[in-house]
Amino acid sequence: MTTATDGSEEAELRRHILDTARHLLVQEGYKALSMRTIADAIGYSATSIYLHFDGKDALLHALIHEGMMALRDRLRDAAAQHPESPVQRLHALCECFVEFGLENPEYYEIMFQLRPERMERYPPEKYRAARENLDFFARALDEGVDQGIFEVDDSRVSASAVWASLHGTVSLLLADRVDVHIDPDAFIETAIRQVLRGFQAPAASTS
Amino acid sequence: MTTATDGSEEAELRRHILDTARHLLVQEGYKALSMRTIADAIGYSATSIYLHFDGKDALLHALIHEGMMALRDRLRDAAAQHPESPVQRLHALCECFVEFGLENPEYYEIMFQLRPERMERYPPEKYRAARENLDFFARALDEGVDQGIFEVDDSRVSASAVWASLHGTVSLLLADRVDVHIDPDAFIETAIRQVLRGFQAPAASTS
Amino acid sequence: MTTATDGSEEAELRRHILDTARHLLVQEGYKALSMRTIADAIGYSATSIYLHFDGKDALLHALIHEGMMALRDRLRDAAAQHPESPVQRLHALCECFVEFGLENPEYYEIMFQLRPERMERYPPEKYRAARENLDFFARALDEGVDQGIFEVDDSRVSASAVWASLHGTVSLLLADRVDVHIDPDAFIETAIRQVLRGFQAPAASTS
Amino acid sequence: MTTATDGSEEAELRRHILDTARHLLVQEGYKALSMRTIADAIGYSATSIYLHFDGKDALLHALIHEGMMALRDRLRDAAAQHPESPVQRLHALCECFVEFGLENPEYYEIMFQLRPERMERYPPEKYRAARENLDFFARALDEGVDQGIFEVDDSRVSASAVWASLHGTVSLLLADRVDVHIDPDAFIETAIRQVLRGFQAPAASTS
DNA sequence: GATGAATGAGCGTTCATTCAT
DNA sequence: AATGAATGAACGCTCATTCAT
Repeated sequence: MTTATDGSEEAELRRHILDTARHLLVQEGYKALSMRTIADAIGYSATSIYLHFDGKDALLHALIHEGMMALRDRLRDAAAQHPESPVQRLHALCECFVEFGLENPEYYEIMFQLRPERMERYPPEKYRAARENLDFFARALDEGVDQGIFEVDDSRVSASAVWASLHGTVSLLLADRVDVHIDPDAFIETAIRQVLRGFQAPAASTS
Repeated sequence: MTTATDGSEEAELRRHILDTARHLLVQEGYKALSMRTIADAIGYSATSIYLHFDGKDALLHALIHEGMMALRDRLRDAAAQHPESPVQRLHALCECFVEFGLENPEYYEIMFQLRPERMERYPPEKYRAARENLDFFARALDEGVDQGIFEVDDSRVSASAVWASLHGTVSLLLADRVDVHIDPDAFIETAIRQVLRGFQAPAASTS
Repeated sequence: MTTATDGSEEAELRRHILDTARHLLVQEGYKALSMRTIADAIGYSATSIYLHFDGKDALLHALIHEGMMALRDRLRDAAAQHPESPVQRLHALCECFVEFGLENPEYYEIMFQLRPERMERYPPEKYRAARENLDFFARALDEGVDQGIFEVDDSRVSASAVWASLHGTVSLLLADRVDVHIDPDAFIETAIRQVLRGFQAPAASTS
Repeated sequence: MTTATDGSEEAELRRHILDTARHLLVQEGYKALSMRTIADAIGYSATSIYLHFDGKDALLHALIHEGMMALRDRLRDAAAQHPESPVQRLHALCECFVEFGLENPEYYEIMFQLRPERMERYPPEKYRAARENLDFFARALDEGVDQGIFEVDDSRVSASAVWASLHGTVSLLLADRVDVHIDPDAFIETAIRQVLRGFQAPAASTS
């Protein structure tokens, strides 16, 4: 209940709303996330939410932003643990991303799966956090290239491709779309391994 | 059991409904796909749909199933064009999947992105089509391994990983989550290339 | 209850809705006229109203249109009773208008007092009925001019001025804005008399 | 009783509220006049307004009262400029009234068009101002009768009729209910001219 | 004197679904 | 086989008002 570390009374309910919304989102699905359900869940009237957020969009934006920041913090930590080896760092970043997605499915859906039509007015400046997250991957690739370990055309494009692979991995797992006969951990490990191998500069030249 | 092949009049309207629903879905989007919309479009009353489908969910399931079959057909064609070279075949399969996703975004959404809670009663037997689709990739990998071109532990797990990469690629593109500065085609090409390179046996040369 | 003379079942509820809406309008005021209140009053669900009207605006438009037609019919009758004398006809038209307004305050408010901002999409073709109503007055004036009884510059402008006087008279009475010490009938009679005297060609020229 | 003339701080904010409310009313329209809007505009909390007014109704009553006083002042000025000629004075009064209405449309709405049920508790003593406004017209008529220029039965009834004509004129113009083909100025001029001609004693010459 | 927090009632509208016919 | 009539539940949101502080 008292998850908020910020002691100000005003911010407390705001936190409560955000936390509840996030939980409802993953437990009941996006369609079930209405101002009323949130209000009911926190035991306040629907009107009260409007004291803290301009509307449903603003609430979702706040959620997305929180998620982006949380992810950024974790990626930064992961990157910091392998300052020397781009390979190890990239590996850690991949694992970190997947872990984050699986541990925070509630964030994940609105962060990466919500169709833009439903969220048209997301303030572009907040996308900066998203871009920053991509940069962790791009930098690792760049350094790998510098050290002759990776072979990459455009590091930002390749970083996006890495991101796509990881996103697909998380996405399928969350949506329960992976064949039941496949062990999730093996699936994740394989996905990450292949991502890494996709960049390795071949020892032997191919042409 | 006799889902669609018998020529009875009953099946005819069922087809009509499905075709119309698919059209609406693709052209107007998932949100616009309501029973009333479909009914209006086919010129029948909304009630009539219930004579042929248990409800909206069942209709969606049927649509998903159709989509899976359509995708399967396309993948089969793509695979058939490269019976000898597993590498080229895998490449074609990847391109085929991405194309399918981008050409049928709304279709794609209900096939792979709809949260499971919205389709609780999706009959598991229908997942067979989905599994079959995965098999195209797995077989290509298996043959590549046989020919010493690919290096893979478990072909079904790896096929799932390939699928995850492709799904992530399509997903991010459809959700407009790829950085605007990145060219979509370069992004797709890079993603597919990395997938392929992820399997290459170190010593193998492709030409 | 069974005010409708049209026997079709479908039209019956439509009539019921219109009648109820009209009554609620005058008894509870425009602000109190919501889809829900109407629905409650007729004992149906709010949704049912949408089976007969596209929305609240369409409902109001129908009400306005009905009122315009009813007024037109009455004006036509009044005019027909004095085909020869423009003066008597004009007098009858004035009395008819005021009577209509006082007898149908429910129609009157939405017909003449609703601010356009609240009803932006009123189909212009329906204003034709309103214009036709004005024409009864304009024709009487024209004929009076022909017969040398009236002195008028532009008959349509003058007809509008007549209409304004009558509208003001009805309006103040309905809004209870006439001094309590003033007898309503005397007020009406005086208003109409002055309107008529305003057109009389002076027996002696004034310049 | 001590409504607005004492200089206490309490009265100052009351003034501020009224002025702001009037501004908002005139500029944004009646619908946009909410307690929150007013509060935001004055930089106080919405709650504060309740320290100075019993509620929104009371605030509206005060606004109406102010409007009546403002109109009275303008009518008084107009009357004062023609102390000798009742005809010219009546003419000036008419023009003044119409001008006031057209210049302050939203003001006009709450003063003369708000349905009584919305202002049940409007204190009757405040209607005095409204009655005073009528007296300007009645006095002009009385003097005209004394001078043999006007022919009038009951000057207060006739004044009410004049008022009705003017009110109708303003009303139709504000509600945009005058045929688009009719020039507003010609319409106003004609309306006023007819009002005046309605009183002229048959033999009287005006120049 | 002033406020922030909170609320209940209400708005127009959409939707999937049911049922008697 | 097909339908028109009807509905309950829900949606995001706004408003005037209250009350403890």
